Amino acid sequence: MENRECRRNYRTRQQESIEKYFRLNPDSCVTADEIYLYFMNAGEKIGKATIYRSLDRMVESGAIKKFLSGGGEGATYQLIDTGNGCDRHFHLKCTCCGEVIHMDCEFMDEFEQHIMEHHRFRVDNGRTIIYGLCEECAQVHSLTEK
Amino acid sequence: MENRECRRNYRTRQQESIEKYFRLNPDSCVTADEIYLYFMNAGEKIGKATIYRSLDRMVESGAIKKFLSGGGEGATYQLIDTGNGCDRHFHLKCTCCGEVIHMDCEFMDEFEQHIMEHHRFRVDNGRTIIYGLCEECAQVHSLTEK
DNA sequence: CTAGTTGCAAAGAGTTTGCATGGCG
DNA sequence: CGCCATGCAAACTCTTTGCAACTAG
Repeated sequence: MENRECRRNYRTRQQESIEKYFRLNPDSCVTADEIYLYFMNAGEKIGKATIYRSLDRMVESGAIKKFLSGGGEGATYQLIDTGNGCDRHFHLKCTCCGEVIHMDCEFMDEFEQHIMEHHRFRVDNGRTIIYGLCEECAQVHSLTEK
Repeated sequence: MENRECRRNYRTRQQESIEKYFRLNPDSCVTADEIYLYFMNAGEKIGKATIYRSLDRMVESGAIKKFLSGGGEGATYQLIDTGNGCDRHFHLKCTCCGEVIHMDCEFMDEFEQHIMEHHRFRVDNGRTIIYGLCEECAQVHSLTEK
């Protein structure tokens, strides 16, 4: 955890803005592009390359988490809130409407425990997305089922 | 299971070659590019667009499964062996070495049940991939953990 | 002053699409 | 013959890289 690298990290306006964005939106899963547009709309332009590089730095430092957004559209980034974070719970994503349910539930500890013990596999909650249908879409589907 | 669509699917050389490839390599997880190169090296050229379109068709028909390859480099495709029920069980994919564990386990019924009851969400086992680290990679990681 | 950071544009990887041609049924 | 499949190249999306200019420390 100590700085084993001599590399100094400068505090720049852009870097701080991005960090601040995550602090203000602790639950949002965003793509690099969404961050780009967010600042663009806010009148603060930050180059895309800068955003990618800043996010990389933050991922490396462990401040945020990067994961594949299921559909394959682009990676999404999310704050790792060690208090009550998305690094611990699972995400259920409806393949129909796209809704994402954050599943903060004790049962998942049991789930991980089971997989660890019986399948010798350490689940990465932050990266895993469980696909399926939310209640509403499931109803519609069951009617129009082909 | 009957042909409910009027859409005729022609049997073409390319389509058959790709299907045959999966039958001969039931366990391999391959990218579209790897399939392309495979046939290229075998002296049978198949256009990349054709490969993507064929794979799409096979995914849609449920013959194969499409995975996002953890690292985000490119999707991989794998045969769904209906005998072993890959459509029913979960898949654990190691984001480090790429290994895929087929998790055929009663516990998962409980898992689905829980999610259905408590989170009102119908899990799609065939589409869901659980990412994490297999035992070996987890050990290596814990040693080099920064 | 020095080294990390930024922005732009160009390069890359992976995938999709338009369109004319080819081939199954 | 009609219609789906194929091939090629161009288009597209997301991400990375090269390089000169900039700036925090």
